[in-house]
Amino acid sequence: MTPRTPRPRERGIPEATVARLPVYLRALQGLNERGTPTVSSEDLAAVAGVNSAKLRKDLSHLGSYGTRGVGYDVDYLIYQISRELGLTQDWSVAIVGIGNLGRALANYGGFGTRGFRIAALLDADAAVVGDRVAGLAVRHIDTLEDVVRGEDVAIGVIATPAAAAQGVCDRFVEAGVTSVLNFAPVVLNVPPGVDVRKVDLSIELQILAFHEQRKSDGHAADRAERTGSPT
Amino acid sequence: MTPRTPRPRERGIPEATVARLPVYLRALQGLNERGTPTVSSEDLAAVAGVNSAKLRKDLSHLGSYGTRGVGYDVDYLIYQISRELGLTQDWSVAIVGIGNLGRALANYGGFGTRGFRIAALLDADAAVVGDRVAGLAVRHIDTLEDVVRGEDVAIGVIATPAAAAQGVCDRFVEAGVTSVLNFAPVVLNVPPGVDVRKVDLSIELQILAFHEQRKSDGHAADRAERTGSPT
DNA sequence: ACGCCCTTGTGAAAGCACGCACAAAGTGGG
DNA sequence: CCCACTTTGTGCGTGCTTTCACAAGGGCGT
Repeated sequence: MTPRTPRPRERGIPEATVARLPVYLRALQGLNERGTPTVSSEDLAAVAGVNSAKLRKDLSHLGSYGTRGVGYDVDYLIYQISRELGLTQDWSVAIVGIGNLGRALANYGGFGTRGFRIAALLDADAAVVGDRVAGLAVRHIDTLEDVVRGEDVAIGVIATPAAAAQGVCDRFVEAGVTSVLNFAPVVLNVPPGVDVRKVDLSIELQILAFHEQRKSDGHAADRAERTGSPT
Repeated sequence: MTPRTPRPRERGIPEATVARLPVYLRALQGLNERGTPTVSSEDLAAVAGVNSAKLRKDLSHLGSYGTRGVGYDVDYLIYQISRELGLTQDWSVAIVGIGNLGRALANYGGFGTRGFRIAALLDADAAVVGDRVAGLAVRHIDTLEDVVRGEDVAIGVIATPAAAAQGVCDRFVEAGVTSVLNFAPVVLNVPPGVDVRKVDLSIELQILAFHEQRKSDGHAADRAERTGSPT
């Protein structure tokens, strides 16, 4: 039985690598638009803002698509990364919560690059339902299940207030959505098999504040140590 | 080096921990609003969506603020985490790019929780300058340097089109900003000492698409293998 | 005052991720 | 045809993260 299973590229790509592939892809598309036919790991790494060894290792997880002494063919690599990320097919996306953020997302044309299609915009507010945003009419949240099933929505985007997020998420999951992108500042609870990624402005700001504080009081002031360590 | 650094709580908090502190903080504030006086690591971990051992280790980096047999005092822990994150002081934030996204950010009232103050909204488009958004008048981008110095802006938020992002970033840095939150889909280049965090919709979607693809073709169809691996 | 029970704080182990440095592999010139 | 040069792909050491498992510590009932 298959004497040698020459699995040069095992079906297990590290999560850290997956998170960087979109960055490489975008960098490559930029090079492509400028007519660059091939690129070395060194150059691509510079554009993508990573270490070249890391880039090579990341790409090696997809297979051996480079040519030693030359570099990588830009077009081919774009294709390979796109395929690996699942962008050679279109994914239907539904956005719930058409407030400021929801509108911004809907108008964020060309979702990165093709690969995604906004199937529907949903909101609970009757005053918003019917509005045309980014060429689509906003539908009532009650149609969520119909939309998900009818449009074969794979990815649900939650841009509602925090209080409504879990409820919307539950309905998405119940209707068969298995990937959720959450912009609401809450930790969503989902059953196994459902992926959730979150984008959270205040968390990012707080992380920056932490480092900023380090820089200012780094060694200078305070050390207030009112932490209760009287020693 | 120095295999035994008996410094119980060195002033070096792991980055992974820093990234989770805001989540704990939010969870604690939720408990606080519901009047919960104390919470065990087990319960808090459940609300925050993490493993309880991880939570305890994270908190241990700040000091020993728990009581064995009881748990953590919610108020006290909120205070300690806030202080560690630098939220006991207010940070001035300037937002550049008052399009759909910029408006959404500006209106995202109570940035998570206090600790941040929107010092100014800036845009390059004369048609937008002068608009009132979230109670502030949009100012022209040319005033960026004045705003940063005058309002002592510590954190710059970039919500411009990709093409303008690096230029705005350079101006921020030049004016003395050392923390940048970037929503534009480009890799920003900054000198050492400046922190950049990015929030990128399309990257998140692409990561979800990757996993989604794994689920669908996981074991079922295709195995198209047009990857050019003829065994 | 004593002892039981609960929960924290933390060694230690396992797993990942990163980056160096180099052998392998392919190109182009002579 | 051979050699020198370029760049990929990767083995390996290092450090960070996560998780387990448990001793130490503290409260509460009797």
